[in-house]
Amino acid sequence: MSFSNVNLIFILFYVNNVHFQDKSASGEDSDNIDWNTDDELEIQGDTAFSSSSTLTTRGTEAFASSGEASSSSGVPNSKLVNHFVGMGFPEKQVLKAIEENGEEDTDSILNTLLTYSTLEDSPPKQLCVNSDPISSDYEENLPDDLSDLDGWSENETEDNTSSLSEEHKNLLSLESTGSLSEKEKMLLSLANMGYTVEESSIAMERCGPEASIAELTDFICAAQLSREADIYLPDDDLKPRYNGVSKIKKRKFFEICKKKNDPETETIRLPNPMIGFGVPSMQPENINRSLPDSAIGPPFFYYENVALAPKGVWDTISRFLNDIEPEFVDSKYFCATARKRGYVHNLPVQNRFPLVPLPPLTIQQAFPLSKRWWPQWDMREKLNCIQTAIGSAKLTERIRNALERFDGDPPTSVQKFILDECRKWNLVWVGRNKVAPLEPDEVEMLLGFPKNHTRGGGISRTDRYKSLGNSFQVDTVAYHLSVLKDMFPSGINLLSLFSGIGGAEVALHRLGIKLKNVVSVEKSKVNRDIVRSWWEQTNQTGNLIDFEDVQALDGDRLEEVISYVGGFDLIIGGSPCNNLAGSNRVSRDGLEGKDSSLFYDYFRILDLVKSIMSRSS
DNA sequence: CGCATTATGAGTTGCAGG
DNA sequence: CCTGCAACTCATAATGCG
Repeated sequence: MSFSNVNLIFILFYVNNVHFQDKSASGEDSDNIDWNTDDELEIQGDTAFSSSSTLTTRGTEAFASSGEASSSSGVPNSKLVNHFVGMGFPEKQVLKAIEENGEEDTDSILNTLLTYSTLEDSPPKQLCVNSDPISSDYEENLPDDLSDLDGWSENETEDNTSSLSEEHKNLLSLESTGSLSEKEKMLLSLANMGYTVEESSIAMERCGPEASIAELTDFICAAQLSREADIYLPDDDLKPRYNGVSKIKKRKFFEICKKKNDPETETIRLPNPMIGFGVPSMQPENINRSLPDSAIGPPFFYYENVALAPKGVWDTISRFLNDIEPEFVDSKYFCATARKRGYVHNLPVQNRFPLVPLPPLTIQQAFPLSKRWWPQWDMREKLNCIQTAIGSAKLTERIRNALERFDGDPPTSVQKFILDECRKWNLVWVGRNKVAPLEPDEVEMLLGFPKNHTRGGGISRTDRYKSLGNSFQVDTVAYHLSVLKDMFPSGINLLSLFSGIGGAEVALHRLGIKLKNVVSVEKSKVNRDIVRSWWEQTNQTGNLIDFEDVQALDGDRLEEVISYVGGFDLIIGGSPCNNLAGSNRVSRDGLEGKDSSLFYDYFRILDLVKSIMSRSS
């Protein structure tokens, strides 16, 4: 009786929800569709912006010392060499870069050196100490080679060792014989993470023999940052004073290492309740949000990852992202499922507004049909975090068998067992004594995506769960991004890293923020297909450009992309969490894990974009 | 090989109660 | 302060099947 009313309301609500999206899309597609734009400007994969080297901004800032001595002889200008060595580059790489680019074009030399340090997993030659001149010919193909690498779940077996440096291979062979010293083990760990043996050695030397992996990677990444900052340093006064800059940077490295060693600085605590700088129904007592000058946009940026990461991870993330205090929010304040996440961003936190229509806030509102089967002793109102795997049929069968031995309510011990399992696997009641995992379309609804967002296009059911489990909760993210609407009435240019199934794009679109140019970087092809399919179905008038590999997005390509779209207004991304998440029993290795270390690429790209944009403005 | 199915704890936090 | 307990977690790998 009252059920039918509730159901009807829900159905109306949900139809309205879907209709809302269609309406917002169809309202702007009537007269200004440019059928050719998308196809012509669409860029698939990494090769479109490849080594064409047609940058117009290049070569305008040559150093004074590089003007003379065009040096037809083979001896490089020692002043020039010292300049780059003073910035922290190994001399061997500097000599090689000069050899390849000549002494005239210092920007190209720097870009080559930057490529060495940012594209690391890479082909053999770049670290071969005894490389012959011929090997440099093949340097041209480096980015394209990288773009052919597929998937990030590769295991490092014999198949891949052919692409490793000689030093790396030596370490691997020594490892198999079990004759590695502590220092060599550390080197191997860093090499497996994609750092060069050379820069790892330097880091170990400077950070001391007892430095942890985290400290060493911090150091290496800080060194990379420093080099990039040197290259794009807008302050011309500092550029000629090589030694001065080098000293400043060196001190900065030590500060980072030192800070890391001090356990007192690892004091980031999760708020209780986990409402960040506020949710629609609640505000913290006092919001003291003060951004350091270095964090002020443009561009705005927004980084996301799991809140319950291993100790020290958020301290490191915060330290790399301008020391901004992370905003920890549980999505249970936005929808019917929990999702504890940390967000580091430089957006204003005043005058936020939620997406409409408001999603159901309880299980009962989200799944009215289940109320009929929901036992009185199951008091859950919110679901737990949606993950990438679902409960097994065997488990639901065990639960059903356990319940059918009783007429009425089971004893409390059985209740506790069932409730524990239901909470662990997010099971809902779908029949008498019957529980079941959520369906993919139900997950889509809970996370704020359009129904069937991930359906079709050749994606398997298993992969739908995986992609959804790795995604944003759209309402939560949209609440934070809502402040952009008034600031950018004509729309934004978006750089979306680790896009997944497009949570950021969907959030902005649902907010009514026009997407002018979207550069989306996502490893998984099915996910890229999902986003493009959504893009076309919502009749977007902007351009969607997608890339596959964040690690292949170097300074050159970013310059090309930025000059093409004219700068980014927002850089958004949640880097891989699988090495941080508690569900991982196998490889919860922290921020230096195989996939989660891609956080440093978010940082690298953010820093590069800021440098490029501040230089060109 | 793609896909579905299944089993596989630890790390961290919060809280009650000494 | 401490201890014990409860709760929760954007997952991985092995297996089998068509």
